[in-house]
Amino acid sequence: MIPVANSRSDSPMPSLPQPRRIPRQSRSRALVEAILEATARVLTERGYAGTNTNLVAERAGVSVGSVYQYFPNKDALLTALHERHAAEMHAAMERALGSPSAAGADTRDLRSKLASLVQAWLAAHRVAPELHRVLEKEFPFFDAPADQSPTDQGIRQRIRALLDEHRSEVVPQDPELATWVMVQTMESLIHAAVIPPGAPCSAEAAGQAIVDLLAGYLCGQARRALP
Amino acid sequence: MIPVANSRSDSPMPSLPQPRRIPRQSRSRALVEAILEATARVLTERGYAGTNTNLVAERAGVSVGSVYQYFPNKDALLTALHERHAAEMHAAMERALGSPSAAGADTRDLRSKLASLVQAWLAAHRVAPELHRVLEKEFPFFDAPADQSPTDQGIRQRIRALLDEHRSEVVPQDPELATWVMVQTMESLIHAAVIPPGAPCSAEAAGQAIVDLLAGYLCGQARRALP
Amino acid sequence: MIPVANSRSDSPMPSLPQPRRIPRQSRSRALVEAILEATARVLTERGYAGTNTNLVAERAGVSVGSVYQYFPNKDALLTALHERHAAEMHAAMERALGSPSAAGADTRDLRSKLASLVQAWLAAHRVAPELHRVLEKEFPFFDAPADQSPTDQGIRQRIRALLDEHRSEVVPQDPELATWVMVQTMESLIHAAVIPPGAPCSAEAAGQAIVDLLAGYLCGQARRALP
Amino acid sequence: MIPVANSRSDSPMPSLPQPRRIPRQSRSRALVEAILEATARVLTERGYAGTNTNLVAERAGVSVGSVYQYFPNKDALLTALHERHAAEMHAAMERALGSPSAAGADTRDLRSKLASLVQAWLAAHRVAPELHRVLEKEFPFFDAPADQSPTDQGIRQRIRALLDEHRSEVVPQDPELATWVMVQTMESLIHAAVIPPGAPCSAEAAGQAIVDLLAGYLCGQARRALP
DNA sequence: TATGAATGAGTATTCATTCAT
DNA sequence: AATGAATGAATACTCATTCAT
Repeated sequence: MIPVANSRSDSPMPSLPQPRRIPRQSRSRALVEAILEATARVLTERGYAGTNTNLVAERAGVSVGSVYQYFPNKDALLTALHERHAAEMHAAMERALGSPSAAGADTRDLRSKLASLVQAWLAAHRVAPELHRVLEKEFPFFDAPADQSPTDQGIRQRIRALLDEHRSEVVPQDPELATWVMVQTMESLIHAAVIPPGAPCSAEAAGQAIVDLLAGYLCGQARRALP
Repeated sequence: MIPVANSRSDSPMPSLPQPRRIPRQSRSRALVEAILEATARVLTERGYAGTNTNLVAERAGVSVGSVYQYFPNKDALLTALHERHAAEMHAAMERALGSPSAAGADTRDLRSKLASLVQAWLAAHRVAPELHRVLEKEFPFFDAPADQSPTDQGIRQRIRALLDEHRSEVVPQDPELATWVMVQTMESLIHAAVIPPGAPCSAEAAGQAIVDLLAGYLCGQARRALP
Repeated sequence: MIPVANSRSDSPMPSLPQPRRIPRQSRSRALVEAILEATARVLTERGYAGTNTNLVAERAGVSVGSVYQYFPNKDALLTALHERHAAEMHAAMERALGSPSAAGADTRDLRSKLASLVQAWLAAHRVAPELHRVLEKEFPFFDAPADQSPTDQGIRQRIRALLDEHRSEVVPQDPELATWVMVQTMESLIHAAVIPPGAPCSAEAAGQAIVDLLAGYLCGQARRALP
Repeated sequence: MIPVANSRSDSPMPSLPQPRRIPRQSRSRALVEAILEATARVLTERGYAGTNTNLVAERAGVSVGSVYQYFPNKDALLTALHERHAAEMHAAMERALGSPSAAGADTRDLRSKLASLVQAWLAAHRVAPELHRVLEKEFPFFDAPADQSPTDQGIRQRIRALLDEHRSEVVPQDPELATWVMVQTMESLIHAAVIPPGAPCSAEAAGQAIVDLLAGYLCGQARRALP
């Protein structure tokens, strides 16, 4: 699914400046980028049903053939877009929480970290809410929706790690279950908050509510005392 | 959207055999029923993309023309199915909570009612989880997704009424926001719990977690003391 | 093609008031009339492609079945409309020229009669030009377009008779050919004059030109001296 | 409407073999040609109602998709056919009358030129009278029938120019009106003469009659003295 | 590699016509 | 006679995908 730019990698001379490959590679990259960008635009403008590969190619300034050089089929475009979105979320999470390995580096309590994460994700979604709407709501399931993408898995694991770090603060016994609740809740409520018609309040208030909801469940601390 | 079988209904004498009208009416009804049933089956088996009106007609044992006699277009089939689902949920809610007007009739606390509701909805969804998956996840948005169907609105209002009834127990200040959080959370978590791969635990445990999550948020009571 | 109202005609008692039949017959007639009226309206509003029997029935306030009771198929509706139009033209012609049998009754010269005829037909066409446009321009040919309807034949014959009456004034030798020229010319130019965008002048001026054209051909008299 | 084969045409060196482009261009051209040819055949055989794009494609030995690559919709096929016909008539007219700019080149009188034109058009129509019948009689009007195609306009203008050239011979005062009469008359009578059942005489005689008709109107000269 | 012309299976929808009531 | 629900063949048009150049 994930396009592997047909690069004949592993050249015999790794130390040299790689005279040909870099240009080629970057050209491929630019192509893939242009195609995905066009896909996002078309998807945003016309929805899933209105999106077709020929149009995407045209918008990307490329021929259809080139699209198929990098993506095996239409759905791969969407998958890649989804993947890219997941990667952005992953990056935003890393920025908000720090890496799990750097233990002790972040001494805030769970609730504070939750707040950071919700904040970061809300911000990331506000960039192109319409695109996310299509991605999340109109994206037909595929044959194997069961196991999500590696990146989605990564997000799940990072959250699981977060809960583990704060084991002492977490009330629910089953960490798997708690992780599931947290992932599902964040995903759906953040989307619901950002996608029109959205929450009946400001994004900040909605974010606050999401934090309250999760903190209440995880820490048995329903609502932080107002400062 | 909802097909109104051209029936001259509601005769004043329910005890008599109603020679002509009932057959016709029931025939229309049966047709609509068969069509929706077939739609559900096809949708379940082949997903949104694989569903087409000709196949639905064939599966329903009617002609395409008949499908179009009762439904203006393909999406109307899905809308009707969605509506029917919403109606079932509404009914399940009424059964679980009683009517809001019968004040004082139900003296249980908010958390108990939440538990009943979650229980009822989980049960209702376990009947045809695959269908619900398609309905919720693959259903493309329409032109006016902003305000949901009247039935969806009814559900929202009933929940709002529930929170109002228990005003004294509810911690969050903004009732609109609280309603929004509750509706979104229930919808997404119940679906996530039922649709494969589902929650990493039994449906009961998942239900319990959902109740904990909401009760914690609403009542500031994270977790009921174990009995 | 022409609907023969299923009347069991020739009752044994022609002198009696015919208790049942008259109502029935007039009812049939009214029905046929309503259907044709509806056809004309629909045809005018939506053109040939947009006209369908179900819509015609609805507009006529009748069931489709009834339409098929009186007209064997869709094209029969158009044929009947065409026939009706031809009959109107025939009548207008009779009024303008008088009956051919009443020889000597009309002592005007050929040109004067031509002028009357053109005048009468132009007037008749100005009533519903849009309908005529559809009837003449959008009306697909049928299997047997070769020989026109009896009424069309009648018109041809009356014109032939007119030329015969004025044999002495008519220059062209071949009366068949002269008739053909006259019929074709009148038909096409009158339609062209009336149907938008029509002639680049008033209908009167166009009528005058048509008379000039025909009189010039038939009588060798290109243009009447201005009075 | 007219398909513009996406060709980068007109290389600067017409004498060279033009290795790549010509093949492509000519392939497109051949395709368009084949499609139009097939359309004409189908139209002739089955009439407008019986003509459908799939059949046209099949007859042309191409896929439906290719038809839609070059023609936006079904009606465009007919429009193109009509346009082609108009172009042929235009060319025939040029051949018969010479270019209007080459003043003095053609010293014949108006009647002679009329005769040439009628002759040329009759000949051009005798090639595929059935096709012309469909094209002229069954061709449904479109949204903008008001102003005809540029080619049709060209024909109108050339005739207007002809009348202007012979201003001194022309009797009718209003040149616009005279042009209108001439165009309408030629069009309808030539078609009527050629399309079965046609005129009640030879095409030559019919042509003669058309010339008489028009010359009588335009020149006040009803009939040329027999030689 | 890139191109984009060509393919053709697939699909929503229409509508003339029938026939049981 | 009248009804109008049911039929289903027919059809315009789309678009993912391929492959010769």
